[in-house]
Amino acid sequence: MTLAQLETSIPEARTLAERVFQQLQDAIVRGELAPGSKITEPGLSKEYGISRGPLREAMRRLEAHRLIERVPHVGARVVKLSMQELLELFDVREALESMAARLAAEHMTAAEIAGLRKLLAMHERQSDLKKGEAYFQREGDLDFHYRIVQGSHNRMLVTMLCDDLYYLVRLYRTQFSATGSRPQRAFVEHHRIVDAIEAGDAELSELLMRRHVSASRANVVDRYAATLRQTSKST
Amino acid sequence: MTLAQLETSIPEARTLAERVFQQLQDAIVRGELAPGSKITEPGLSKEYGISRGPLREAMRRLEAHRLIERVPHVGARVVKLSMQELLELFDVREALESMAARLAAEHMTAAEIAGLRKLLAMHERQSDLKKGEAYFQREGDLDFHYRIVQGSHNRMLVTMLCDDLYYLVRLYRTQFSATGSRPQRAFVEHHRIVDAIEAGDAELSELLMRRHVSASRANVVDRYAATLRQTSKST
DNA sequence: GTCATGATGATTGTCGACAATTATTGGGTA
DNA sequence: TACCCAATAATTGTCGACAATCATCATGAC
Repeated sequence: MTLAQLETSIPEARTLAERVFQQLQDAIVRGELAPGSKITEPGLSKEYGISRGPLREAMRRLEAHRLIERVPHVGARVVKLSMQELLELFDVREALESMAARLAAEHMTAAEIAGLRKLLAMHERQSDLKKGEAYFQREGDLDFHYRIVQGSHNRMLVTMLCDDLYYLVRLYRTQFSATGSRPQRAFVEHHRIVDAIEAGDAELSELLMRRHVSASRANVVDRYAATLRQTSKST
Repeated sequence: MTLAQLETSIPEARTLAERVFQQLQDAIVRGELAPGSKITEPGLSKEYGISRGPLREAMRRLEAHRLIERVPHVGARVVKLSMQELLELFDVREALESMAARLAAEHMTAAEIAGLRKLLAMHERQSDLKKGEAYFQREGDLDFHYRIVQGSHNRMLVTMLCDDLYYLVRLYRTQFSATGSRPQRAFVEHHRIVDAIEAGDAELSELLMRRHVSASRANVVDRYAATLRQTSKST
């Protein structure tokens, strides 16, 4: 089951507020609602054809997921991630995902591990077919992490990472138009992590995942520094 | 500044929804609203003298903080922590707080460290005065952890731990009527952690905090096992 | 020319009422 | 007696309107 299937298979769209919440979440993550842009209740209310009641509840949920920022009596804006906040996000991911990998090594079932292997194989086929095609690799990368977290069998961890943080991760990718690089090395690291999980080596799984996220963070820092050098040259 | 002062110094009670949210949060954490009990909108609406609109938004926030559980078209209940969920909470805390300790060792200011030392001294004085007095020790313990997290200077981490998880921790303490034991050892561990932070030793700080949370978890498991043995004997 | 001040417009916060869905209760049947 | 089904009651979801608050802009004083 892919990431998209996982999401659509949870159709908590039993109410208007839920539906518009998902629509808004999607619109923000895809960048259709510009980061930092102001969201007005009458505007969205008219656009989505619903009353302000359910809309406000949807916005409360978006606020809880850190996708919008609200100020009482003033209004709401789409979050605009700064580089500092992005690095903070990486620190949190490093802590939570390394714990997830450790727990996955202890609790993941044989079937789950087999599915993970199949996923990696699929990613590599895709990678061979279209080199440099970023989208599938990025979603695939998130898919991989998604499954490790689910493999932890820790519902609180799953909620925090899959329901909250991963939307922020995808949002960052659109806001910084990150061209998910270093794919080959990431693939190797993914394999090593699955190896450790399959061996039931909790400590190694944790260490490798920690390094994996940390390397990804370092990669982002490097690219950002390069961007800064370039812009300072051109001015 | 103590924990209580920290909380009251953030009077985000600019709106009715905010106010009733804080009141409900407090009522749940204190155990005034029985865990697992059903919350009905008309009931609370009448009790707090407000309309259902703001009340629903407050409930949305409570849901986001995992203090109540909602089912569409059915209703909401106060969360009832199971032992499994409590252990899951400890795993998450171990991951996040060890990361917080590491970052605190890197970013905490001299003034913050001095304040931490003063806090520890105060706790020990209180501990000498009234042995076994659980309340202050428990709130004091949370105070300590609170400051370490703030010392990380990672706003995302601060929000996750202080705004979300710590309310769950306090809720667990009321629901399980945990008599915060092992105070002496905890005090020693607190001192060792501050030592490591003051020395700027990030790795050691992380390791000690990890052990500290892990020991606390083990303590809970032991007490729970003891309770199980006792109940199985009496039946 | 700049800053303070008050009126205007728009947006957010709050409320009560109606519609949709679910839980409950009572009666009827096997 | 146990079970199923329909009618009723209660609760949740949604809506439109009014009040409170804030941003904007024009006016006037220094």
